[in-house]
Amino acid sequence: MVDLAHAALNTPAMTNPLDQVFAALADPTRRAILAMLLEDDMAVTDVAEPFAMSLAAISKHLQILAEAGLIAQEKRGRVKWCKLEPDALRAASVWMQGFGVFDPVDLDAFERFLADELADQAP
Amino acid sequence: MVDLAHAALNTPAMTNPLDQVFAALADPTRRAILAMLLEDDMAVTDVAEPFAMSLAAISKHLQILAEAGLIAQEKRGRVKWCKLEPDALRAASVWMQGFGVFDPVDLDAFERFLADELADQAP
DNA sequence: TTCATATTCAACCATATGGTTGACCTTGCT
DNA sequence: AGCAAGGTCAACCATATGGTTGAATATGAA
Repeated sequence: MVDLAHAALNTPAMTNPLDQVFAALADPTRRAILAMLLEDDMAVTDVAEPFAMSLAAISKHLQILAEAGLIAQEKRGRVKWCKLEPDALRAASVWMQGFGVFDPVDLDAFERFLADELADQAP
Repeated sequence: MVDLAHAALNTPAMTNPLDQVFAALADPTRRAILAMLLEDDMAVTDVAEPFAMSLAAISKHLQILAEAGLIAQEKRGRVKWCKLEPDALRAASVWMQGFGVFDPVDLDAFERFLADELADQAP
């Protein structure tokens, strides 16, 4: 039987990508940003516009989203464009699908995810 | 057009349930606990057993999972039983579905795959 | 060159998070 | 009654998180 508890434990060296994805999604500002990017790619300043917080704060949120792989950022001229990167979301959704709450299922993504997660277990 | 940024903003009075669900899922210990509960309902002490941390710490994790609605706890005698409560997960999955990241795939194959993965390997 | 725009950096602050330990209640066993 | 087992509580600690402000770094425009 798979020892799921130990399988999901972290060593100091590695950080499970799911940690970052779910942590990124846990903030309502960041979820709102993702929803905005669903409609269109946007520059950092435009992303920040509807929020009642500083541009620097939004810039940090975008970095967190980027490190989680949820968005990609590309600098063109002095403008940095942000676009949705759904692959990271897919990994998270696949983890959830393990609990049988979904109708649609992506087996390929699940296999990739499982391979990754099993690969970097603690010795 | 719906103002998604403002729509997702929080007032002090309300806390979006998705905040709690995703925050709960962001911790690898808690994800491992959920995976364990997928196999069977468990008492708090038994949940704690495979982890290298105190019972009190696990007790806190379980409270967080319960407050997020991801598990239910029922006390019978002096034992508190924990069981998976997939509805909260479903809410999170619905949010994710909004991003259209789900490729429809063969559910039977997925279940066979999951069964194989869980079938072998002793701790 | 000079100025404005777009974005990040650095330092700082308050609060949240994840863990510890030891004391504390309940409940069951004998 | 008396003791052990199952869990939680409270106080505490270190670090992470989410925000601020002001200075710094490109890049584009005049």
